[in-house]
Amino acid sequence: MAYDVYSAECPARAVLDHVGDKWALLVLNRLTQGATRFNALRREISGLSQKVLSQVLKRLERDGLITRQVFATVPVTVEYALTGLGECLTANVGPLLRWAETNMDQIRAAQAEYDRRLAQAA
Amino acid sequence: MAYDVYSAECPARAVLDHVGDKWALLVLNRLTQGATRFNALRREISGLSQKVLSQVLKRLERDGLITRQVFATVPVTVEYALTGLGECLTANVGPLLRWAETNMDQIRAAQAEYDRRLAQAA
DNA sequence: CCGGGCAGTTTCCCTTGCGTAACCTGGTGT
DNA sequence: ACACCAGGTTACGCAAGGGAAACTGCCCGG
Repeated sequence: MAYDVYSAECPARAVLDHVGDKWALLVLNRLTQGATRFNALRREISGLSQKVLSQVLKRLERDGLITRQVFATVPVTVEYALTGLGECLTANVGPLLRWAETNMDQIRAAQAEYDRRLAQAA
Repeated sequence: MAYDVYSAECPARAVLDHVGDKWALLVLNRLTQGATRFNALRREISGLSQKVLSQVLKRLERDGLITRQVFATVPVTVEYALTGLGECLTANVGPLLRWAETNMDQIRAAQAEYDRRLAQAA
């Protein structure tokens, strides 16, 4: 293995900074359902502001994970879609999100238990 | 599916906040190699400060993803290990890190290409 | 007695993330 | 002429993130 994520100098750390981004994960995952327009993404991912969305999209495009295609419709529409590289990444992201949805209850229970014990100790 | 990560109100978003954390991902992944002591983690994950490590560990413990076991040795040693829930999560995290290490080169190339075009346009 | 290792906690402080909201461009309906 | 759509960019400002480094407490070896 040429790279080692445990090393601070490893460029893979930079990738991790992008992947370890809540919004990026959600955007990427949403794009697995097909090419999507800017405002559609904004509407569907609740809590995501215009500014942050445009930043995230720019970063993902720069990383070669998504493509930005402009259509000369009226008004102009812009579609974002996964590249091959992006698809290959989302194959790994999807399970993570599904895990989060599936194991929510156990985590909330663990948190409640932890907080209870902490309160008791104090 | 009871939960929907696209909704801002979904508690799974909270989980995503933890999962979408560079340091947490690295710590979790390191623990798949077995129980590890505090300073061992700190040394092995370069760039990770004491403060951040202790914060991350506390959060992961609260989430029920890792256990903290104190041994009455001299000096006292503390071992962190994955719980069943944690193991099940890392099963999804590992591929992500491996993906980052594997596809680094393609991403760097994409970034260089993007920056080149940007410079040309300006 | 001093330094050093373990396992943290705390303080300081600077950078960044991100929500809010206004503004911009360009074309279209009314 | 005016407002409105899409798709952004920019300015503002707070609050959280996280690095550096000092401090605690305990015990060991030299």
